[in-house]
Amino acid sequence: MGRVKLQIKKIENTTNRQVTYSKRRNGLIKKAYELSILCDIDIALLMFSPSGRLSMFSGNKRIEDVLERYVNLPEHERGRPNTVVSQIEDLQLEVNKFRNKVEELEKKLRIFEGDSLIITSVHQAEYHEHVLEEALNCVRSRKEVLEQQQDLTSNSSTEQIFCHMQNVHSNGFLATSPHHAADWLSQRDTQSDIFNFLDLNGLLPLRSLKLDDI
Amino acid sequence: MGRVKLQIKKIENTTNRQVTYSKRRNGLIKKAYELSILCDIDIALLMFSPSGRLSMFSGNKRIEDVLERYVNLPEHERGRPNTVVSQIEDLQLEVNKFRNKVEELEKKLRIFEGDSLIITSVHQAEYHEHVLEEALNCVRSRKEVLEQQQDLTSNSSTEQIFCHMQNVHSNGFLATSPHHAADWLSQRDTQSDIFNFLDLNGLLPLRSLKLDDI
DNA sequence: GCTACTATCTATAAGCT
DNA sequence: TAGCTTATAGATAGTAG
Repeated sequence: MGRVKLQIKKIENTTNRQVTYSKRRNGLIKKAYELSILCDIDIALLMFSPSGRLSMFSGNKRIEDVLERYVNLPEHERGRPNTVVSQIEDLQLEVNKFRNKVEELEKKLRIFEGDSLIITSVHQAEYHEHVLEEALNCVRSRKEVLEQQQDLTSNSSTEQIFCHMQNVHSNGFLATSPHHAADWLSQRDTQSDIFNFLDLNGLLPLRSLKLDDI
Repeated sequence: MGRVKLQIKKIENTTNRQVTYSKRRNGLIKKAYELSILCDIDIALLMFSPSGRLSMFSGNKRIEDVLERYVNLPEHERGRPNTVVSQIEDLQLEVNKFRNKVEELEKKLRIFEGDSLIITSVHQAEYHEHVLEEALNCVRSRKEVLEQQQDLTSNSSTEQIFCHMQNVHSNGFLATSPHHAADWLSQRDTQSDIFNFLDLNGLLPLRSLKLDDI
């Protein structure tokens, strides 16, 4: 629709391409406008000019509303997977995962914080008793060490304490003695295996400490 | 461009509107196609027919890529806030919140599961000792009850146990005695207040049991 | 909802300012 | 770079199937 018939292929002359873009973009927007009024429809038109500038059109609705209507369409009506929606769904799944994790951890904590009613068998009770006794031993040993430190205020060396239940490392330990640290690491893996075994077989009422997180 | 000039206003005749939509939609898509080729640009066109069916066009890029290019534009270039992006950001924040919560709970659990090194003062140690002792008392009382139940296999009544640290209710209790349940609830609020007070003032080394969650 | 026809209206390519 | 002009290609309203 001009003086000559135009081949539909990329216009190589940059200036010409820009001019044609400008003219046809306006024509397209005009047609989109007419369609939206005549037929009373939702429409969204996005164009990026050869130089990257955005032009857009939407009818009575905001362009976001039209895009939202599009992304909320079931996949078979849209004809393609929706990356934005699936990203949101992935995040929602992650939120749910964490929500469950928090619930699980709070349930575990309840045992220690006084609610013994979730124990339903003597066997379970004995296990919890054992775990609590060990933890108590650790805390009492720790208290002794701290009391000694309090008394000997001039002593600046770092004290170490190992619990009966599991040898807990300190960062200080690792920092000052790489060699001992290696010993600890190999030992740690064995301990870790034991705990994982107990845990997987339901012998630990509470999931064993995740050593890797320390 | 037809036998008569058409007023640009909604076509009231439904059939006519549908027909016009169909024709003009094709025309619009053709023009969009030509523009995308001639000027080598990104373009996205979304239309919902009067009956709600989606038609769309995009050039060489997938329509999602064009929409993504749009939503990733800085707000001042887009001219409006981006609801999709902010929804994703909100979810990301929630994930982070939960991640922190999990970390916090795991840290608390560590105390009980043997790692006493996070205790740094005698005062703290005494508090943890006290909490563990109370929990141990609860578990031991619970064990006794369960042992009795094991012995009296013919006894079908539900046994109740209350810990020293906090009176924990059981679902059985609430189910069989609404009146006592009310007593418990009023008592529970007081307990809750005490624990919240202790917790807020740093007197509890571990966040008190969330009673509302029971 | 789609195709075909065709008179008529519209968009626009090229050229000019 | 942006508008204007104009000849012409293209789109489409009305109609029928």
